[in-house]
Amino acid sequence: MGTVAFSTRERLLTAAQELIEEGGYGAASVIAIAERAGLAAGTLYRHFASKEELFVEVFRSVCGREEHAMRQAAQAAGSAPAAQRLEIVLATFAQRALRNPRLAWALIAEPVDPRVDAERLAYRARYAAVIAEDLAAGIAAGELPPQNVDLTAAALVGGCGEALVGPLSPLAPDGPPAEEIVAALRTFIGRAVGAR
Amino acid sequence: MGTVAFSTRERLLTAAQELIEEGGYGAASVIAIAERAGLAAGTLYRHFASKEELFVEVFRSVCGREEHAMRQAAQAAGSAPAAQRLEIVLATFAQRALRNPRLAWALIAEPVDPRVDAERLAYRARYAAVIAEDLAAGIAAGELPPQNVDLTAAALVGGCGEALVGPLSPLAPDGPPAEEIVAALRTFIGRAVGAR
DNA sequence: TTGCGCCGTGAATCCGGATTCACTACGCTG
DNA sequence: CAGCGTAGTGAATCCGGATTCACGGCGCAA
Repeated sequence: MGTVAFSTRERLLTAAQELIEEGGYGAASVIAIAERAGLAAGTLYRHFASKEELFVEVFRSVCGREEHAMRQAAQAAGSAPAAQRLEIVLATFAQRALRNPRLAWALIAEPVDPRVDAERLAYRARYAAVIAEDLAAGIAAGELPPQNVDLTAAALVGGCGEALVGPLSPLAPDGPPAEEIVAALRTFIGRAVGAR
Repeated sequence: MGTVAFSTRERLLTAAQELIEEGGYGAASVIAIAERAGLAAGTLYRHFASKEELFVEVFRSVCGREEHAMRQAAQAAGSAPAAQRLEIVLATFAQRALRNPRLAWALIAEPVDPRVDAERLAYRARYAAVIAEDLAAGIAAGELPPQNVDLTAAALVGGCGEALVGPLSPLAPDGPPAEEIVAALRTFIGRAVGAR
C-alpha cells in the first residue's frame, strides 16, 4: 500500500509535461517523451491516437489546474470587496505562473500546433469567464462602475499575460522580483476595474 | 513615367504579405509565394537566404508601419491630456487591426517559427515603448498617478491585443461592431492608466 | 561573334519528425 | 500445453515543405 502503480498512460503524460517544462514543445518529441517514460516510440500510439492528442491532454490538465486555483482563490476571498477579489484572483494566476516560468510560457505564449493552440484559446476564455463573474457581481453590488464585462475581462487576462511574458520568457532570465511584478499588477487591475 | 518597375524582391515581399493576409502563414508556402510573384520557387532563394528571412522582413515592414501610425497619432494628439492621448494611440492600433483582421491576427497571435516570433516580441516591446513614453509624460505632468510605467505599458498592449484576439480570430467571424469594441477599450485604458 | 554574369527554372533532393507494423514477450485461461 | 489478447518494440516508412543545383536564355561588353 501507498505506492500507486502509475499507468503507462499517466507516465507518458507526465513525461511530456516534464519535457515541456524543461525545454518547451521543441524538447517534447515523441521519442524523447517515450524514452523518459521508459518506453519505445511506438508504444505511445498504443495509448494516444497521435502526439497532438497527447499534447492536448497535457494542456487541459495543466490549464484546468490553473482555472481551479483561480476559482478557489475567488472562493476564499468571498467576502472581500469586488476589486480586491479580482486582484487576488489574478495575482494567484500570476504568482503560479512565475513559480513555474517555463511551463507558464509554454501555456501562454509559445508557438504550438493549431489544435493545441485552440485549447489555449479555450482556456483563456475560461480564465476570462472567471474574471467576468466577479466583475459582474461587483457591478451589480454597486462597487464597480458599469462596463463591458467581457471586454474588460479579456483585457485583464491578456494584460496580465503580456505583463508576464517578459519576465517569463526563457530568453530573459531575470527581471524584477516576482513580488514587485505582482504588486504592480494589482495596482493596475484595481484601477482598470474602476475601483475608487 | 509614373509606373515604377517593382523589383523582383519587392514582388516577393508583397506576394508573401498578401498570402498571409488571405490565409495566414499556412497559406504562404515558398511555392505559393513564388507563384503569386510570377516566379519559380528557386528564384526566391536568389533574393533571400531562406523563407524565414523573407518572413522576418515582411513582419518588420508591417509592424514598422503600425508603430509609425501609433507615433503619428501620439504626435497629432500632442496637446490633449495624457489619458486621452493614450486612448487615442491605442485606439489607433485597435482600429487599424480591426480593419485588416487576418493580417493583424497573424501579427498578434498566430503561431510562427521562433525566429519570426522573436520579431513579434520585439515589436510588442516597441509598441509598449510608445505607450510608456506618454505614460511617463503624464506622470511627470502630474496628470497621472505614479506607477510602474513599463508594466502598465506592457499590460495595456497585451490587454488590447487580447481584447482583439476574439474579434480578430479567423474562426469567430463577427462579434460586436468595431466602434463598440474601441469605445469599451478606451474606457478600460482611461481607467487603467489612472485618469480621474 | 564570343564570353561572361545575372536572373530565372523546376524537378530532384533533403530533412526532421511523426507514424506504422510485423514481430516478440508475457500472463492468463481452458 | 496450446491458444489468445494485450503491451511493448524499434527499424522502416511516410510526409510535407524547404532547399539545392545543373541547366537555359538574355543582355551587355570586348
